[in-house]
Amino acid sequence: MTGTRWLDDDQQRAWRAYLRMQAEVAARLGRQLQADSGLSFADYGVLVQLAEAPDGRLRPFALQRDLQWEQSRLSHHLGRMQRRGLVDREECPQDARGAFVVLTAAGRAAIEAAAPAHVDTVRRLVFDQLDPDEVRALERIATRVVDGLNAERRPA
Amino acid sequence: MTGTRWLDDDQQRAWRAYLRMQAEVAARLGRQLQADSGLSFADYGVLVQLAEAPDGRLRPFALQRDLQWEQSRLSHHLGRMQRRGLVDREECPQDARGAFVVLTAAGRAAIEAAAPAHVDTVRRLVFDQLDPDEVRALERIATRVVDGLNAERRPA
DNA sequence: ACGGAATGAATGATGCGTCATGTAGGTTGA
DNA sequence: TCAACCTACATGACGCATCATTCATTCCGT
Repeated sequence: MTGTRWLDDDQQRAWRAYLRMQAEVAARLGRQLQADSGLSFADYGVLVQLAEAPDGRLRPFALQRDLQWEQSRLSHHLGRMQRRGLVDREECPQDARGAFVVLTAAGRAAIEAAAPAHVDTVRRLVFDQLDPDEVRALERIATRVVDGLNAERRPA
Repeated sequence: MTGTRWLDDDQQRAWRAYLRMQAEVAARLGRQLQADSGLSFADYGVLVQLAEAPDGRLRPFALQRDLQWEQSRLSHHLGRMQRRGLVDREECPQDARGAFVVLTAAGRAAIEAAAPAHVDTVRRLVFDQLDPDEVRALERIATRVVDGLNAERRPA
């Protein structure tokens, strides 16, 4: 190979703009959630999944699959959320290795209280800035990139 | 107000796809950098800025402006990078409160060694999946969102 | 039936990010 | 000129993310 293939100008600009958007949007959303509800963005993700699940109960490995988190991250995070009373752990009769994570009443109250302001922030920061074509383009771009990652992960 | 305005279906799908792309791309890039060069993505950003600066020297507040980091994050991070020998701190004669951060020889070597594989990973994960129109759309979307944030930060 | 491999999950160490706060030095205006 | 204020930067505490490791249980081939 005769040298590194760098990004061309369009790619360079797109990448820097993306990085800035990504960092700022994440920071804003995190701060808004923390300030208004005392939840982190990570907490929010966990609570959403549990709230959507029947009985607010999920096996950790299912949660892991949905969130695409590292197993140990999830385990640590659930531990902290449990200490704060947002979730609880139960034993799993079907598989003695396993466990259940269940949403507590406080956890459900927290997500229900947090959701409106959070959604509103997402819309204000992101979707109010984009026309419908751009929204579809964003989905298309993100889907393509994610599909590319998955193709790499498990080669044909 | 009569209730929360949720996201419509297009927005919902775009948002979930974006979140997944964001998380996965960041994770992959971080792991690649760490594995191949022992640098974090944050390290990489700092080193790029310093390498582009004359004499590899910058005032911390300038670095902060470029990276859009919190001041204390930068301070902590520079401390860790200094311990690892990637950067050094010098006093600033013009302003006794201030300081300079300077790229060490090891720091310059690290960024030069890391860049090719990193850029290659960015291209492989992102730009190889997108056609030129999508690249331009990504830049446009990101720019719009960032501009929206800035407009909020300092209202007219 | 049993030994090895795979699975579900927890833990300790360590680096990262934020908040609140501290401190020294500069700037401004009455 | 000097008090009030602002700016540049550092620090301690604490929650978060990752890696490596560990452990119990289940699965599976022989």
